Amino acid sequence: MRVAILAFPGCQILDVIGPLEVFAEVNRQTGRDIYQVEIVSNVAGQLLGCSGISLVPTRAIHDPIVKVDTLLVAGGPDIQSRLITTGENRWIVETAADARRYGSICSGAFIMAQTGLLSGRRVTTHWSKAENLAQRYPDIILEPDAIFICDGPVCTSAGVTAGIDLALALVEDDCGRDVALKTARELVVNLKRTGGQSQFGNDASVKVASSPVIAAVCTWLSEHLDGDLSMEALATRAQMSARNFSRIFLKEIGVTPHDFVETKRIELARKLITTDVSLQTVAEQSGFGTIANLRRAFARRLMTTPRIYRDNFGKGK
DNA sequence: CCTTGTAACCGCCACG
DNA sequence: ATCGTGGCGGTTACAA
Repeated sequence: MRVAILAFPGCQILDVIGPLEVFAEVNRQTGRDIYQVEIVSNVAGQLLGCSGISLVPTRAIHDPIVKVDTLLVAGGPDIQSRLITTGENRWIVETAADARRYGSICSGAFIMAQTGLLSGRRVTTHWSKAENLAQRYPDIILEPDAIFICDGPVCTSAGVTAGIDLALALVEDDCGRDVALKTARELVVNLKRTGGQSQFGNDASVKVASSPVIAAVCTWLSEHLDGDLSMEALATRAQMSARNFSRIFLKEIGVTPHDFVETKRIELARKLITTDVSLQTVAEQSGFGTIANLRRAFARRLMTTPRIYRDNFGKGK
């Protein structure tokens, strides 16, 4: 099976090499020539990546089109602002039409999106660029927390090393769990990593309300996260009925009051949990009250547990 | 795991 | 009539 990774100048080399090494490792593991991996570029000669390292592509898009089983487009720091040419568009569309599956790594989704091939598909990309992608292509069903997604023939992954996770999933589809597991072990990565990519992201941006009273409530609650932040309490503080507060808040901020409160609480809990205070203290100070509630909230928001989160991001591990 | 109480949310409608 | 408001009831998700 031919696997082609399309890369542009300024791409993140790891987007290209990560999946490529996974497929190559499968060949080594099985002693068979299951995958033929290729790097395809829009330019002839060397391909200069964003880190200053160059790759030598095996093929250029102006060469005759060959049948490809899997097509993946690599991303990079500036790839999301790159407009594709009609030639590039044609190459991608024609190659994808003949491929069993196609998709992108990281911000390569911005290239794929321009071809229209992601329309109506469930898709993910680098967490820091998810909002931008969703705004520019409203017909894409963006899942900003996923490490990778396969929706029909469309396979997309989160940033950079998530391309390795995606490639391993494709290998699992093709060759079974045993081969994928062996490959993952050889590369010293987890076959399935814990948590969604939102655990790596920044804290949610605080949207400023145009209404002073709503803004004041937001500021106040952010400083009293361990207190009673029920809708009724917040409505009282805003001197509104619960019904009206709920409605105005949603219109102003874009999320429901409870959703906003939980976001702020998660934000604080994430900070506290990387220190060495007890989980009980984290739960109390962030307003979840009990460790059980904290765990449930982490499961909902970050797809992980407080314990694992602390092990991954805490100090002194 | 299941059961049960409760809070949040939202559609609907009425009021001024 | 339009707009902002708030009460009620049903549904859902969640905490105990």
